[in-house]
Amino acid sequence: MAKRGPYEKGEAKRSEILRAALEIFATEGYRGTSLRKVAAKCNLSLPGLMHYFDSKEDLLTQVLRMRDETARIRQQERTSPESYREIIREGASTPGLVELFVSMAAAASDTGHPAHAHFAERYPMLRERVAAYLRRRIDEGALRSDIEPERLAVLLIAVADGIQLQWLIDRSTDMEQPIDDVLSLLAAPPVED
Amino acid sequence: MAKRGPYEKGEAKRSEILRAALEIFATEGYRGTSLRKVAAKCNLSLPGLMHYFDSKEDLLTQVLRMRDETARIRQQERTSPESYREIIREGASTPGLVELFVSMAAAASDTGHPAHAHFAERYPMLRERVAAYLRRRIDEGALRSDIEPERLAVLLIAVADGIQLQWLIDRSTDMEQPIDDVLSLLAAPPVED
DNA sequence: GTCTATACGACGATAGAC
DNA sequence: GTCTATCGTCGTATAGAC
Repeated sequence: MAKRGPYEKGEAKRSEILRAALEIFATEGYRGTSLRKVAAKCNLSLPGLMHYFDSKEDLLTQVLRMRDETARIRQQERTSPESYREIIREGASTPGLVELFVSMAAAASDTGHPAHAHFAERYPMLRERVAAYLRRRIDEGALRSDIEPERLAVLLIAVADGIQLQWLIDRSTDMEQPIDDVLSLLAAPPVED
Repeated sequence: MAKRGPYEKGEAKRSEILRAALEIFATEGYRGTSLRKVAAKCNLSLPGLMHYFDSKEDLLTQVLRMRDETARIRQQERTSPESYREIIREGASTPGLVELFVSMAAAASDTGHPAHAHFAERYPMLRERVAAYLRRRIDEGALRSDIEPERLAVLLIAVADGIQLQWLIDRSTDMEQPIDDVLSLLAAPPVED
């Protein structure tokens, strides 16, 4: 079973390509990674590779999609209630992949870019997840509630994305501290009765 | 006066090129802006343009430098004490230029990239300026002081950079609200005497 | 120093044979 | 589904006119 017509082998090859591309990005960075290198790693010619994707941008978009998906699954398996760090920053701490994410986000500002739809869906979804977490903490009385969770979610995601830029330039930057700082600023003031 | 040898004309042409490049980025975006287009806009051949710059990356870096410089000067002229918005986000709200900034920051993660030095100097300088502002507000008793200004500066810059990513995808994103929110979170709690 | 002409290699993309 | 061959464009390098 699991052999439905022509999709069986093609899908396997497709994800092999995506995994190969991800590995090359992680190793050699975003710049200087050509499709020919990726193709070579899969024992394929460039057109052979392009048979599976519409364009380079399409391939990169699907690499990003795959990464997001695995990160999402991995954190669903997690049971720790204090995994907000994982919720917010996707666990991306490999320079080449952070570079990929940032570069793609910039390129996706164009509505016509294949990754635009991905980011356009991703951010509201992320926002909702973070807001849900915040709402939970507020209900527990752990966080102050004078700013709406949705607005705070935008803020927290901005912190998580933005600290990556600083980290790309200076790797000694602590990527968790700013997020912790925001959350400590959000901590409900002790009730003075 | 102001004619010291061969530099007179060359420097003029150099900044004409930078201004032309900036305008094309602003108009047509970061992607799809080739050096040949920039050269054509300056009535120059490509090699003629490259006489002034070591490489494309070098040119882009100087475009960024120029932008930062003019933004810095403009805000020094400003006297309003409440111009923290200008202090933090450099007034960049043109999609193509934000895209340029973000893409360059990503590329500059490589130590060998010409823009690396620029960002490596820029962030600590920015941090210092923001920290100075925060320290002033703390001394005035307007802000709480339980987190060091330098750490808060990292946080505020992250917010400013990060919100740009969300704005690139969704132009209706309010880029000032998250910064205002952080600052309101930082507001000194009213003294309950 | 300023600039043109020409050429090179690598890239992403496409056409068409097998 | 995968190839060879080819295309146009990119950034870059060099030679040489003025």
